[in-house]
Amino acid sequence: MMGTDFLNELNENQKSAVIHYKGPSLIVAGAGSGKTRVLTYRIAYLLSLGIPAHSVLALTFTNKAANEMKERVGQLVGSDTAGKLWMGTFHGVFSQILRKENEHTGYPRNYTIYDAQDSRNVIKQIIRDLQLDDQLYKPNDIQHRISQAKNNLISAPSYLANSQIAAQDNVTKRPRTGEIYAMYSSRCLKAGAMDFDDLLLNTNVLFRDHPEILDKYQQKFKFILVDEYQDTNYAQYLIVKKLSQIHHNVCVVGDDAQSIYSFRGAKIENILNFKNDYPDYELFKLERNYRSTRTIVNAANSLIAHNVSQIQKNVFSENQTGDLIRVIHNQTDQEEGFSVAGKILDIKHEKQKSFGEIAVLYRTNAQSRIFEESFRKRNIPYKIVGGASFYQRKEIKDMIAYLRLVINPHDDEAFRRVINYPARGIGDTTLGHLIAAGNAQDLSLWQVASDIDNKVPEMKGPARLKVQGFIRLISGFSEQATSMTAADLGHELAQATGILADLRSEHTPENVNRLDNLEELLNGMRDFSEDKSNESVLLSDYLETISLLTDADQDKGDEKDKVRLMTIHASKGLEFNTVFIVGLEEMLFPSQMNFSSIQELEEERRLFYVAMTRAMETVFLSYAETRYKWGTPTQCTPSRFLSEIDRAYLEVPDETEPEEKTLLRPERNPVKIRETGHGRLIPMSQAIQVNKPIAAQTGSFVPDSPDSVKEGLTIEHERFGLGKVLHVEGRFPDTKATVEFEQCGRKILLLKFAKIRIIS
DNA sequence: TGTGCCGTGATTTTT
DNA sequence: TCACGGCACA
Repeated sequence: MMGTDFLNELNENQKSAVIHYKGPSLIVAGAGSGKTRVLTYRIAYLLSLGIPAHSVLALTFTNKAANEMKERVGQLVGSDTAGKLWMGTFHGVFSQILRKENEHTGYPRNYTIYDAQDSRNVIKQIIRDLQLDDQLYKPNDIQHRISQAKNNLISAPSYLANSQIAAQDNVTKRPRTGEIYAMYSSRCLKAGAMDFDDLLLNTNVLFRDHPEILDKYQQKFKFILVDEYQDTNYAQYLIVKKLSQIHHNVCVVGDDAQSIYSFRGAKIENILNFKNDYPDYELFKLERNYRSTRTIVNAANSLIAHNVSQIQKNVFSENQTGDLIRVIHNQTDQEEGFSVAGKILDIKHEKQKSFGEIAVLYRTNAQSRIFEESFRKRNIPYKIVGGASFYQRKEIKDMIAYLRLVINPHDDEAFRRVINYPARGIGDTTLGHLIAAGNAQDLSLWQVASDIDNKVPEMKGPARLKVQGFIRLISGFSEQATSMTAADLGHELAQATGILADLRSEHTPENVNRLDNLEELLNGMRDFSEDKSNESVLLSDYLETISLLTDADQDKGDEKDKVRLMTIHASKGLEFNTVFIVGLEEMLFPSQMNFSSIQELEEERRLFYVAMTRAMETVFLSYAETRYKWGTPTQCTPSRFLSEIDRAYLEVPDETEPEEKTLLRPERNPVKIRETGHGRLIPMSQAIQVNKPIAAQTGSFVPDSPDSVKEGLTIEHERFGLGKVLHVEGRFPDTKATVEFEQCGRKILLLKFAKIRIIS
């Protein structure tokens, strides 16, 4: 048995969270409190007790987190042992199980995983096929609705059978959503494809319908650990609950204050209600923050205190007090770009910080541009983290579509993508014939294309020959898929399909870049095939790993010393010496989309909390008075979050004009029209568009006036659907209504923002 | 089969 | 403003 000396590296709370390994435990871990450390040590501790690695299941949300943990456990117990752990993302682990148990799922072992774009394409096509108006049936909305249904384990048949859901879809004027859902599911099944949500949904279906298989995994996983538990959705929650039913050794780690993914179906209630599911649970709180200065921790605490629903905890720091948080006031968004650039150069010189220790965090991706421009002008090296990832690029997606088709020829999305790329004379007409035949006969495109004589008799001559040539090309590779390594196959495929020739045919800078990317992909396949730790180096295994990868582009060496630009969402789990949080204006942060209910505002506030707690030493908060939105300069009010931070931790600019003394008590009403002039930098000639009340901005939805909302009425909310008003309180303009929505449950709405129509 | 123009719409997005 | 998708035309 290995030693447990490593326990000495933990504080008392961390240690007890590690060594109480039996039974259910909830570890509430504040920001920067050593959460990953506790998880890894707990796993190492389990192993030191002689518990076999293959009976430990550790689930994370990102590949990055999983890899990091794997590595750190490996350092403690050796990488051989660590390699035997079941450690990965929810999607990764259960996609493997679905492959292994494919006989019971109805899907092929080599099923494809559709990414978000694939599934949106399928939905678009269905909407077209049903001849529905895509203004009403917006593919994005439908996709989101289907996704939410799946996250809540509502399959297409139960969706169609549910009268409440039908009522909601009637309210939104989209009564055929269920039909689209059903067609979407059957098309995915026909193509042998699952989307991300299916991986979790089908795991639940598998466990529900096959108790013997559930039992097998219940027995197998004697210890289950879940990271970022506050971000689990219902489907994930239920998987964990079921799997832990026999041994009850489930340990979840999370921080309710950092739950920022409810728009993706995450249920903060999962962590808040842990005690209901596991009454005999032990609670551990990690409250000491090792990352940030006292000022930062206290300021963040004072902010998050404005949230009502949270687990009581006292996060504290024993680091230095540190500098006050500085607020930067700008006239315009352009000026914001310049002041941040200037401050970065100051910090670099005065505090001897490198660029790589500095991050700029914003609410929306669109904000990055202004910083890119100002950084370029001042020669500040920067790197945008997130955004369009490597695997989203056209040339990469094309290549991967070929790989997918070789492994699973029924993958219709891949088929459509590459049948005429590079151009081989198979145009829309030909493809249209294939699609029509496939839909009519309920066959995949591959099935009809490989038997044109019988399945598409109307297709003749050259088109027929071209399609047959394509089929031969792919099936030739399919036959070799189990005998060649992924790398060899990839290289030959890139040649034989003509992708390489196409990219080399024209020496535009764009093509050169694409060729580089393709080469990088092929190199990646080479690395994969030569990686000794892989059990198998076949193409199917390669695809499995990359289809669940997003931003695997880990920092390369030459990118170390660059300022990081990213959304706050992307910054979760990271830390930087100095953090700039920018665009702190009402309607931007908090986002105008999340204005109408207290719950949504609380999530925005948690987002701000996450942003602040990324910083070790220094935080800057910045906002602008006017900002270009959709091409027009828009008047902005400072974010309410600025005024929610305890003033004692803030340093506010003193060059303010009298009017700005009100900064920390901002006018809450964004409708306020500010007088221009006063010698401001904003030219009078520029038409300043003042934020209009939201009601006036929305198209078809005509809301009623908020003061007519009364208890007992049935109302319709633009996004939440139908609901009953339970309670109204407060005086205008802060009137709040508690509403029980049929779909979304109880919400507290701020009537001045909510888009509501009275039904009865 | 490829190009160019017009209209639209525009958060966040671990997988 | 800008980026993307759909459609019309050559």
